[in-house]
Amino acid sequence: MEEPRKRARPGRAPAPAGRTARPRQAEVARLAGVSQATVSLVLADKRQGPAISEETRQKVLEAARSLGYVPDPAARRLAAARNNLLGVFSFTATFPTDVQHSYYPFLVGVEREAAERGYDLVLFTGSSTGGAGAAGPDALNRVRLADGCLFLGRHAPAQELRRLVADGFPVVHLGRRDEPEGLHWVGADYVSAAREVVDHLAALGHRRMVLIREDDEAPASTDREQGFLEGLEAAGPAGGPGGAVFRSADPERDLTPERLRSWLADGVTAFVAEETDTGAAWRALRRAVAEAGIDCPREASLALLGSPPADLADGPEPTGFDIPRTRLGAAAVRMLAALVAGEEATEPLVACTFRPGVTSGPPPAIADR
Amino acid sequence: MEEPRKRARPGRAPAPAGRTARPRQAEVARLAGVSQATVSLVLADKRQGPAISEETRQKVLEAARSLGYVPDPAARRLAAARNNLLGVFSFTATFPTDVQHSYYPFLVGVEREAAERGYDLVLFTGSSTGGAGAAGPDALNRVRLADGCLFLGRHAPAQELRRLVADGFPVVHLGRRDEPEGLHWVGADYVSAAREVVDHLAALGHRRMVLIREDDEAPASTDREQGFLEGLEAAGPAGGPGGAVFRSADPERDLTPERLRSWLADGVTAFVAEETDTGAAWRALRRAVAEAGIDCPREASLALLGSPPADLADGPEPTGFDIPRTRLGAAAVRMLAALVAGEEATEPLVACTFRPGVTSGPPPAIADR
DNA sequence: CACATCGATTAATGCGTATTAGTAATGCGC
DNA sequence: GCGCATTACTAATACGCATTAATCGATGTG
Repeated sequence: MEEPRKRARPGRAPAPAGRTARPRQAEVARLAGVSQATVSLVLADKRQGPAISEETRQKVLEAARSLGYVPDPAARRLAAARNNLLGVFSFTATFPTDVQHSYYPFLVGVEREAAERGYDLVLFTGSSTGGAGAAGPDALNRVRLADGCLFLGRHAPAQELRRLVADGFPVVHLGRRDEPEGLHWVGADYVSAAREVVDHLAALGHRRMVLIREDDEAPASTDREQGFLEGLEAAGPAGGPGGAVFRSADPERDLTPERLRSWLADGVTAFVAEETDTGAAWRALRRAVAEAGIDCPREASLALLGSPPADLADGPEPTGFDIPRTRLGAAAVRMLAALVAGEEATEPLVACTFRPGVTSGPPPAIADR
Repeated sequence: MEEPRKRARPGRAPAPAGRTARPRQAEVARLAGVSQATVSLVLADKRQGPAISEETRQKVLEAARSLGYVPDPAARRLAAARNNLLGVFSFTATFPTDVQHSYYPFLVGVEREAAERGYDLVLFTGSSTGGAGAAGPDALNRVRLADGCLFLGRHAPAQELRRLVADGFPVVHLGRRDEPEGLHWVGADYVSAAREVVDHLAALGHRRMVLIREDDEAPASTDREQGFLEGLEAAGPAGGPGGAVFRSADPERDLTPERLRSWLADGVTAFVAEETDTGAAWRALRRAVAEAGIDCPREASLALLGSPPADLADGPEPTGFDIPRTRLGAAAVRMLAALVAGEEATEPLVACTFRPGVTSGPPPAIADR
């Protein structure tokens, strides 16, 4: 039996040996007179695992310091089978030229929470117009380089998402979303927030109110309606049906001053608008109130289930709530971190912040008394 | 001679095997019926090196696609190749709560240019308040995971930067910086921009002007002064020294209305203020002009070498220039990409955008003529 | 027909670190 | 003085990918 001849070694070409390379654990080990494994153990500083004598520890630390050793993050992550990277994917540019439309408030929370947990962030842009990282159907696959990925915006294609989820890749969608079965998400608790607003109005004395909403089946809409109705019910009956929901595909056309007056005549004292992308409901409500010549906090109270659109931001601060975008970002990272760690998903709902505002007050019947 | 008994294998503990792990090249190889090496070759898609038959290539690509294979960045990097990842490091939060102080305008350009070139972005946050990714002296070192890294803000510690640069790691600093020898940077061309402003004033007929600046040795300040002086010289002599530089550690205190009047009496017709973090020079100038009762475009022209501070943004638009932050971000990525590719650094200076504004006009001597 | 050529593919590395089985040395109890 | 536990380390992996020498076939060549 012949010993197989030692083959020439393939593999890496020798390093150009030009610069002084960074020291490796092996060099630290040589200097300290121990093995590379020992160096690794000392520098890892774990509680568990083999014990290390104080003397050896000091020798190693001293050697590492004198050589200026710094661990190679790539090797470290390779060996640990983790990247400590969380992906952030937005189908549109993460940084659009127009700051208004950006995910900025979310990113504030995302960054903070990720840093807190020792994760770095990889930004993926689905909209990359071309370039090497082409936006083919496997664009979403690139995110697998992270340990898990956060999705912003409604535009992530369900098909690709489904695949990621099916493969057990940790995915969290920022914003409630039921589309791909089993997709994890975090979102604002619109039910509670809407209800809180109604509670506030009820506490002021309002008993009959109308919700103005667009014709939309998005959870963000139906949740608000549910909270509205719950709040009304809790306020208790006070002469007939407490409230109504006015639903229109085009509130700016359908919500006329006449209709408002008719509601007032029916004993309605407060109007609540949902917030949408366009802000149509609130804008329609404001305009109708103005055209009908209704004095806002005095003759009728108004509330907005969300924040006013940019063009109405300068007006009187509406009673309502703010969406806690920064906290949502943080919550999404928390959940994602949990999934990456193989734990259960954390609480998906984040509470909104109630905003008293100046568009609500006691109903006229009480105020005039 | 006894064959040494085969030892049990140490090394890694078996994976928890719960989720479907990310596919490796080995799995792609198995599915395609080839070796891992072949997969690597196909996916590398190099011109040189062993040839691969078209048939095999297709098999491999198909297998890779169907498994959703994505290379592990850490492994890639460790094997001395590249990642297609560019790092972005900011010592303070990249997304501060206060949008005003954010790097947003830069990031717009960074993201766009990176996407264009097929790079993804990794955000390294140096400011982790003390989480797992603690901000030890090696916090900066994490960036080595990427192929190169962009640094934002003046706070990156020179010591650590020096190390990266010395090790030949591609680094680009956004904003001119000479501190660690050999550091690459991109910055706005303040010399040309300042000169352009002076040229504009000179073209209107101004011959004597004063530059108001703070007592600062930063390149951003001295460059502006240089451009100012160059512009004056080019405008040619027109009765004695064309201009002066007024330098003060506290312009708001030292720039009095009396001094302004004295300059006017000396034939000075235009005042130029540098832009700084605080905006002190411009603010002082505006106030002194107002207090002296000088009619701005008529009796004296004003110019600002930069953009007005936020609190003066609503005032009349000053003649001057804008710092092209978005283009700076893009230029930084271009340079970084060049360095990563082993090429020479690209042009570090980016031209500013001249802003005509409404605070300058012909000098009174001409206007009254 | 033996042999050099060329093309396609694979085996066998290396990168730098983390992990763990194994080993040598020492202490302890009876 | 022998077994056994403990302590302090080290040897030998594995991680996933890129690289390159070697190999195996299929063609030409002399």
